[in-house]
Order: sequence, then structure tokens, then C-alpha cells
Amino acid sequence: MNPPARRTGRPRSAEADRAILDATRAALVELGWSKVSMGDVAARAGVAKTTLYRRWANKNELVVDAVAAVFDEGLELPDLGCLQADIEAVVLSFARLLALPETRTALMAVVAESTRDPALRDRIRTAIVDRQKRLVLVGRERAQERGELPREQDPETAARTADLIFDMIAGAVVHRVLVSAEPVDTEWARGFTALLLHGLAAGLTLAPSGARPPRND
Amino acid sequence: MNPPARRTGRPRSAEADRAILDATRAALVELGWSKVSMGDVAARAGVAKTTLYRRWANKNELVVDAVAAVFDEGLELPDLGCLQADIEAVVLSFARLLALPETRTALMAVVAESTRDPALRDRIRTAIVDRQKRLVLVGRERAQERGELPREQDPETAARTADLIFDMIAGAVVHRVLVSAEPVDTEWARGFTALLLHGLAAGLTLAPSGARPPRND
DNA sequence: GCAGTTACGCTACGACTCGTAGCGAAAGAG
DNA sequence: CTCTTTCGCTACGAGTCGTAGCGTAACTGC
Repeated sequence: MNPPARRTGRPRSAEADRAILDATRAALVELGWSKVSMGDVAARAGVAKTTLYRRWANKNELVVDAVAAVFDEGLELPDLGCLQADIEAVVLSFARLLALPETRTALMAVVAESTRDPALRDRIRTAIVDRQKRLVLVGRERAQERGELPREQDPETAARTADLIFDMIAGAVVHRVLVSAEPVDTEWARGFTALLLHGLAAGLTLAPSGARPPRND
Repeated sequence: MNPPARRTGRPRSAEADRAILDATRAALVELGWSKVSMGDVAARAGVAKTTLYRRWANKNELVVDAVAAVFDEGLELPDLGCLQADIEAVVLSFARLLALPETRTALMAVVAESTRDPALRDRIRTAIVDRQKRLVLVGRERAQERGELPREQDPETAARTADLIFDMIAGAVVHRVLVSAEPVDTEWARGFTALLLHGLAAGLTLAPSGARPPRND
């Protein structure tokens, strides 16, 4: 279904594909989402504007793929042998990508657009969101193998829980970086993870565990 | 400091102000962020386009004020006498406003724009974000008076903790509604609040409370 | 080698939006 | 009554969108 029947005719230039995505990313860095135009991207990529429209229906779809490429090559879940360390690491990794000028300006813009465009929403989901969510599933699996988290009997409950965890982790990082516009540093990641794991009622004041004074590094 | 010396000349029509904001909101509902134009809003409001530009520099600033008006009249923190109930209520209240078509399509769009526009970022902060954050501060104060949360000695740590809580609550709800595009119902709010209060390590399965014992080892 | 098919670069186009300028008229302040 | 500012209106240049048409380039199957 994917590569249907495209045996005949001149094949599409893979080089143009890369050039366009790279140009899109560069244009986002330099101009920001709202001032990036298809004509500008085409000029940067050294291709004709019609070549863009043969591949992507509009700016939204193009930018989604450009952003997805950034996350694809940068987001990973290290196996540090401990749930807390794993979460902290993925939080920092996610925040680092989110703080890049191109993702910073583009990700929320396409998400906003997707509220009115189901096709765009699906593209964002498959190209970006679902791949992020996989990290939560992998992380939970590891934690369960280590005995840090209980195994769930009901798969439906398990799925709901994973969705909740994902919304909490991704949502908090996105909100911190894009709305509050404050950096996600080691200290924040540590406090966030501690709260996620142990909750408010534990009486935490969220001072870094071990009660070291809140001095900077 | 605000708009101080405007004693002379024809005063601005307060009626036009309301008409423009209402028209903006209606246009957002009908067309969505990207297809709302200043000319369209002016026509809906029954005013000239130049009248809009006398009050707002561009579409972003106008939409921020229109969205802020929605949150102003709809976001509240009920005092239910219990931290868990208070959080659940404010989560549901926030999610309800966020699910409106006008906020849904506009809020993340202006946030995305604000990454390249410091003036817009300040406007969003003062008109929307800071007022939301106040709910966190009020909620914590009440919980501390009830003895549900410990009082913090260090004001700086207290501020960082409040920022963290705010990013977690607002971020999770925003992500759930706008990115995952799933509804925030009572069940989700209860699971989220339980997790926020008690954390993962308590062995919760996030099944509706009372369902099963937390098989922790 | 040749025909068929598709991609490419290029140009041009209508439709739309932006933000501004200029005008005369309207509405208050002193 | 004069001064000042806002108002509605029209018009404008600049920019963008997405499409169409053209001749050429590249690759496939016969």
C-alpha cells in the first residue's frame, strides 16, 4: 500500500527530499513558523515551488515532516538501570529537542493547526507523538522487569495509565519550555521526576533528594 | 503608566471593543486560527479595519485578548475542602475551557508565535498564564491551612515548587486535550490527581479508587 | 533505440491577506 | 467654538498561496 505502483516514469529525487527538509528546518530557525513561506523554502532548497507541492499539500504537512526528522534523530531512551534515572534522562533529552529554535516555533503551531485538520492530526500522531509515546511504554516495560513497577493485569487499564503518564511527562516539559519559557535543567528534571514517582502527599518540598541546600551547580 | 493622558479628543468606543472581541471569538469558532483575518473580524464586528489596528498591532495580540476574555469569565477554583477535590475541579474547569473551539485553535497558535515575539509572550503571560498560575498558589495556600501540605520555609523553593506544579497540571491538561486529542473526563481527572498526589511508586494502577489493592512488593 | 510515463524547472496567474495612508465626518474636552 | 482624536471608507503596494501550462529531463518496458 505504501510504495504503490511507481515503476514507470522519472523517479522522484531523494536529494530534493533531503534538500527541502533541510531548507525547511533552516528557514524555521531563521524566520520562525509564521514567516516561513513555501517559495522561500523552495529557493533555499534550490528546487521549484511546484516540486514542494508535488510532495506536500501545504506548509503544515511539510513542517510536520521536518520536525519529525529532528525528533527522529535526537530522541532516545537510555537504559540507566533505574526508573528515576531513565525518566530524568528522557525528560532532558526531550527538552533539549524542544528548545531548538525550529521545534520551538513549529511544533505548537502545527498542533494548533491540527485542531481543524484531521489529516494533519493523524500525520502528527504517527510521525511524532506515537514515537514519543513508545518511550513511555519501553520505559515502563523495563521498570516492570526490574520490579520497580507492578505489572498490570488489565490491558485496558494499562493503556490508560500509559496515556496518562505520557501526557504528564510530555505535557509538563512542553509547558515548561514553551509556555513558561523556562529552561529544563537537571534540577528541574530531578524535581519533576521525584514528584511523578512519589507524589505530593509524601510531604516533599521538592528540595533535591538528600536535602542538599538549593545552591546552583 | 497605563493609558494615562487621554483627556482630549473623541474617546474610543467601548462598544467597539466588545464587538471586536466577540467577533474575534466567533471567527475563531467558525474559521479556526489560520483562516481568521483582520478584515473578516472587522466586518463581523461592524467596524472598519483601521479601527482594529488602532487597538491591536496584529492578529496575535487581538487573539490573545479574546482568549484571555474566555479564561477570565470561565476559570475558577472552587473550595471543596479537600486538596484532591480542588485539583480535580480545577482540572475539569480548565479542560472545559480548553476544549472550546476558539481556545482550542488559538491558544497554542499564539504560544507558538510568542517564541519569536517577546512582547507577545509578555502579553500572554500577564493576560492568561499568570492568572492560571494564581490558582495553584491559592490552592496550595488552602491546602496548607488545612494541613494537607507542609508549609515551606524557603520562599525560593516554594516558588520553584509552585512553578513545577503549575507546569505539571496545565501541561498535562493541555497535552491531553490538544495533542492527544482525548477528552478530560471525571475519570481522567481523578487518575491524574491521584498520581499527582501520591505518585507512581505507591504502586497505583490508576484504576478507579477502591477497585483493587496495590500489589506492591 | 523508441515510445510511454513521470518528475523537474520555470513562468504566470487570480485570489487573498497584510498593514498603511489619506480623506471627510463624528464625538468629546476646554 | 476650536482642538483633538476616533471613526468609516477607499485605495494601495507588497507579499503569499496554490494551480496551470510549458518544454525538458530521467527512467522503464518493449
